[in-house]
Formats: sequence, C-alpha cells, structure tokens
Amino acid sequence: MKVRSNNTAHNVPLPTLRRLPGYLSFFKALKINGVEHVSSSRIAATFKMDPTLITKDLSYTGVKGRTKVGYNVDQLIQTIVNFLDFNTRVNAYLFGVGNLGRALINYEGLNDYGLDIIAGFDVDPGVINATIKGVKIYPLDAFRDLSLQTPARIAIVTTPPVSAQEVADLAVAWGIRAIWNFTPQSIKVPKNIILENTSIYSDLAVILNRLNNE
Amino acid sequence: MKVRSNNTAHNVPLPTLRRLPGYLSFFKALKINGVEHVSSSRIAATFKMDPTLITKDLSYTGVKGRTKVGYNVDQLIQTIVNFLDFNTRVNAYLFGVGNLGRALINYEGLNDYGLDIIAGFDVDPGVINATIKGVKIYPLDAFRDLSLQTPARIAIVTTPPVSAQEVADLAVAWGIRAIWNFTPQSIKVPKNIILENTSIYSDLAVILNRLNNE
DNA sequence: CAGTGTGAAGTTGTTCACAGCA
DNA sequence: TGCTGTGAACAACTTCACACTG
Repeated sequence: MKVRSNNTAHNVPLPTLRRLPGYLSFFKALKINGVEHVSSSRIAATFKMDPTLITKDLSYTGVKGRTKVGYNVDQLIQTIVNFLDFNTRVNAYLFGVGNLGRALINYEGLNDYGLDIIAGFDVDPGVINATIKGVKIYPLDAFRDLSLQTPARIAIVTTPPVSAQEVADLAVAWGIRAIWNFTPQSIKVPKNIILENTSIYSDLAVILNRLNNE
Repeated sequence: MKVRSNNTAHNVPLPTLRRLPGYLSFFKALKINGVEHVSSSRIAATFKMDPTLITKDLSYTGVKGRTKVGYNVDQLIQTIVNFLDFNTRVNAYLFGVGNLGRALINYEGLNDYGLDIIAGFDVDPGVINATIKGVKIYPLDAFRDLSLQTPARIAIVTTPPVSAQEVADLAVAWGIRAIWNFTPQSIKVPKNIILENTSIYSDLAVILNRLNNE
C-alpha cells in the first residue's frame, strides 16, 4: 500500500513548493518598490497563471489575505521565507570546483536563501588550497577529517559526470543527508538520503521542443 | 476555451519531455561501457521509477523495443537525440557575463546538445571585448547590429535580477524567439515568445523542505 | 517466462463555481 | 463589487492489469 510520501511538509504539492521561491522573489521586488499589498490576480498576471492557483499555493503557507486589499507584502515574504526554511542556515560541501562549481560558490543567491557552502573539494592541484569567496578548496581525501570537524548536511555535486557516483558514495559514507546533483549523470543513493537533480538539459529540451514546434 | 497547448510535439507530456535528457545521458554512459541492450526494468531501477512509466516515456519517441532483449542502446540514443532536436544547431546569445554566464559559456554540455552560444553581452568594461572559449563579449548596445548580422533564436539571461526584464525586452525587440531566464526574477514577454525559467531556488526549496521534515 | 505495449483505473494537481466578507 | 477561500469538477499524469510476442 502506498501512502503519499510525507517528505513534504503538511502535504504541500511538490509543484507548489517549487513555485513558492518564484513568488518570493517577486514579493521582494515589490517591497523594494514600496508596494505594500498585492492581490492574487496581480500575482497571477505576473506569472501568467490562474489566480485561484495562486490562492491555493499561498494558502499552504498559512498566510492570510484581506478581501479587497490583497495580501500584505511583508507578511508574504516573512511567511514564505519561514515556510521554506530559507532563514535556517544549512551547511553544504561542494565537490568539483570547475566552472559551474565556482559559479555556485560565487553566487550570493544561495547564501541569501540559507545555504552556506563551507568548503570545496577537488582533485586538481591547480585549485586545491585556493580560496574562492572565502571558501577554501581541499583535496578530496581531506573530506573525511573535515566532515568530522565541521559537518555539513548537503553535498553539492558539480564534478564531471563520470566522477559523480564516486563522490556521492563518499559523501554518503561520511554522513551527508542530501545530495544536490548538478551533473546529467544519474546517481544512486540509499533511500534515506535525499537526492535532488538539477538538470539544465531538461529545460533545454523544453525550449528546443517549443522552438521546433512553433 | 483552453486547448492543451500544442507547443509540445505530438502531445508529449511535459514531465516526459523533461525526463528524456536524463535517460539519454544514461544510455550514452551504457554505450561507452559497451552495453548494447537495456530493458525498461533496468532503466527504472537506475532512476528509481516505475518500469511502465519508462516504457510509456520511450513510446512517445517512437523507439521500438524487443521483448526478452529490451531496447537497442544505439537506437535509443539516436531516436531520443532526434526527438529532442539535440542534433539541430541553434544559436544563442548570452546576456550577463558574470560567474554563471561564464560557467554556461564554458560548459561543453550545452554545445553537445545543439546549443551554440555565439556571443555574449555585458555592460562591464572589464569583460567587454574579452573572448571566453571562443565566444566574444560585446557591449549591450552592439546587440542590435549583431542580431541583424548573425541572428540567434535564444537569449540566455544571466544578468543580475534587476536587469533581467530590460534585457528581455531588448532581446524580444530584436527578434529573439525564446528566452531562457536563469535569474530568480519573473520576466514578462509577449505570448508568442517562449520563456523558460531555470530556478535553482526551486530545487533548493525542495531539498530544505525534505531535510527539515526527515 | 521476461520483456514490451496499451487501455483502464487511480492519483495528483489545476480550474471552476460559488460562498463569505469588507 | 472585488477579492479571498474552499469544496467539487475536471484534466493531467502515473500506476495497474493484462494481452502479446519471441
């Protein structure tokens, strides 16, 4: 018998969860522009969506809107940030300091949303011991000691695809709870480990498909 | 009245379309390892999915499997590459040559899958006129002339979020057909323009949600 | 049998319709 | 009247059940 996986808090539909960061970014922009209230229809127009879906999505976070006025922007931001745990700091290690890895380390955005990359690992002597935006790069075999000393719950994998599985195995062996795989390579992990794949090829596939069918 | 958008070829479910590149990468790895045939159950095990869904997904591409033997790996690769139009070259411009932009230019992967970034644009004099992996970086106002000379159908937006809308407007005005937005900022485009948002924050939200509910 | 292939059933997610409120 | 909020209807997607094939 299959019970709806309760990995997701309070039965939030996964698509809703994925849309919330987008709303949040819009609300932050509104706040900067001094907007205090926003209605679901306005949000819907911005995102080209059905207004009811906006209402449904927001209702999962528990935020309350006022009829005729809409939702309070500050409250929206605070509630969503809380709901998504973007205000709780989480440590992460990054494996594979190539172009993509470097870009992620430099990306302030992840930091703003609660993620602290506390160390990088690579096999290339050219980057080992370097410090990128305050993040020190270690040889891969330093991982064991470091993970005992300053543990991290998330492993970001930005290695070449061939090394992805090997690095993931290592990370799992040393106590990582979640793997964020940026390689196109499919990775196997024990089922208690959280695995999220970020594949820009999926997005590319959608774009090409639409371009070639317009 | 709402008809199912037929941007997508032959009614392929969007989730199927998004999964196909992942399968493709797996099949390519199999080929390198000399594997000639693969069954849906083996694919399903790799991706922790239901075997029937694999069968359904593959059936959209028109590939035929043989009972007892499975699918021919070469045929799978060829059929999916064709189906996703990864063998048709498409030109793209990249706007915003920061860390992420630079990473995308350096990423061979996009090239392998049909995308040619033919020029970059930025406002920072420090990168203008630079050449990154053979891609020349121009000032933003060179875009008009260049787009007449060597047009591109896709605009990749990796600017800071505040500039995203402005750059998108410019790109649309000069004939871009699709915008691939890597900023968290929501962009508005005319409805005949294809817009794809790549948001790593969505993935982060899913990871944090699961971490905090395990 | 071990596997593909497919229509039907079940589940999840979205949109509709309308109640309630200021 | 304009907007939130929600249960019901609908649509999309996934899984099940089973026919078929070598």
